[in-house]
Amino acid sequence: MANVIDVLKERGFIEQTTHDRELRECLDQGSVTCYIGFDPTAASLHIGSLVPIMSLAHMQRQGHRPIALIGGGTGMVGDPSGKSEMRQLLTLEALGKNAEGIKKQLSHFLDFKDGKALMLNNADWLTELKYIPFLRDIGRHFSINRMIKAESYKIRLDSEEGLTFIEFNYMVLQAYDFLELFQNYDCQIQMGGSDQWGNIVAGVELIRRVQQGAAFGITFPLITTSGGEKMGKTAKGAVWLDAAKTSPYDYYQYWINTDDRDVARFLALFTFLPMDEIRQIKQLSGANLNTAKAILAFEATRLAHGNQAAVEAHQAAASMFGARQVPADILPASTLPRGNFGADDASVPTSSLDVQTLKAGIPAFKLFHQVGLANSGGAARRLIEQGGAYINGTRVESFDYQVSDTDLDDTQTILLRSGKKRFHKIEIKK
RNA sequence: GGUGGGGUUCCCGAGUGGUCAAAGGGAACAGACUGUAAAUCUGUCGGCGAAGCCUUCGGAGGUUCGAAUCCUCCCCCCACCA
Repeated sequence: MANVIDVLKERGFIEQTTHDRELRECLDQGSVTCYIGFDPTAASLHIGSLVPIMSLAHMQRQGHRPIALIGGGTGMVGDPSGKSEMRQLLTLEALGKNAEGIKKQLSHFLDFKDGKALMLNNADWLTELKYIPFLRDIGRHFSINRMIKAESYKIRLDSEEGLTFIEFNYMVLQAYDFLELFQNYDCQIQMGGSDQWGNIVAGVELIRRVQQGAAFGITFPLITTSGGEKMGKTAKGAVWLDAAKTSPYDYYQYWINTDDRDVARFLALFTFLPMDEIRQIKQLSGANLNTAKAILAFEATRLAHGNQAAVEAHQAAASMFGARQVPADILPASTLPRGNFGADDASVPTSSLDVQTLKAGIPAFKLFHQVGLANSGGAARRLIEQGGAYINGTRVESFDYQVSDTDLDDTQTILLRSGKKRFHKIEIKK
């Protein structure tokens, strides 16, 4: 079996590692346990966490044992790494609730059956710590002189806001986590974003000092889009993995709007499609490249939301934007339906209107505002005045056009569209 | 605790009595061009069924015909000193 380092490296997951050679040897010798920490700052993970999640999944596929560590304890402290301001501290209850949601999502990507992957919460040991013994046993291994030179503190040390003592402790706690996992779960590798390098190295060194043990660190590059944006950030906020916060339809749409330049890179990072197929798509251009995006969107949606939801999102897209055949020779390993399938718009955002209201007629701008395609009546007026509003595919000519039951199409729905990409379906409530 | 500097519309940031719904930039949205991409050009970008009205410049009061701009008190942030 290939060394997982090669797999990860080939797919673009690795920024740097500690002890390169030893690490490889360690992984060649059999199943190794590795961990990544997840901050329970929200009840859902978002696309920004996908790189860590996928890397754990790759670990598992290569026969290693991943641990997802929920930062229930460290979440009460707040990691200052690379952050320009102090994070809001969360209560214990909020953190517990968030951990629940995260657990659910991770299980889509990792198999937790039979201890093949573990989910732990560092609150279990961190909240039990006694201050003085901790300082004496752990704190003594940390040099302030070194810590203040760490990149992770640099921004804050140089900033106007400064660094508080509680945040300064974060690195020590994270290092302690690693030691704890090393001692109790035989965990030898910690992975994380490149901003975690300092924290990870601190853990590696602590283990070497306290236990004379072999521990390693791997960091991921910060993935940005070619447009220079962070992954998963849109004007409306983060793209969540929770279907209740970001619908599978919107999730699919996020991926299909990927920049041309990012398609191959993202296929490697965010799908499990074989690399030799992914390399092929670098040759593609124009409309064919666009179909590769459909596959990226489909595969990514399938991983996060399951096959059914992915098929629906794909069909809805076909129904809204026009069905396009995906040639069989593009990324053949993908299970995306390539033949003719009924265009089905089931997963398009929908709301309902009762018959009376519709019969009476409702001004177009009000309707667009109501369903959320415009943020205010004024915005809706502007949208229409600028020719960006459509009903059933026809441009709305005046903002006070009365929408009524005569606008129902043969499926008894009205399809509203704002600009090129935003759709909303109206159904009739009888 | 002392001294000084700040808090402006989604973000950055101008504005120091009327010409301010508030310059400029970014983001965002729409149009054209396209491939649900990028780039570019154009337009829009507080709310309200137009004119006009209403709400906004950390908070509360006050001066004034008129305040983001002046005064008072309060809250918050930052720097230096302690």
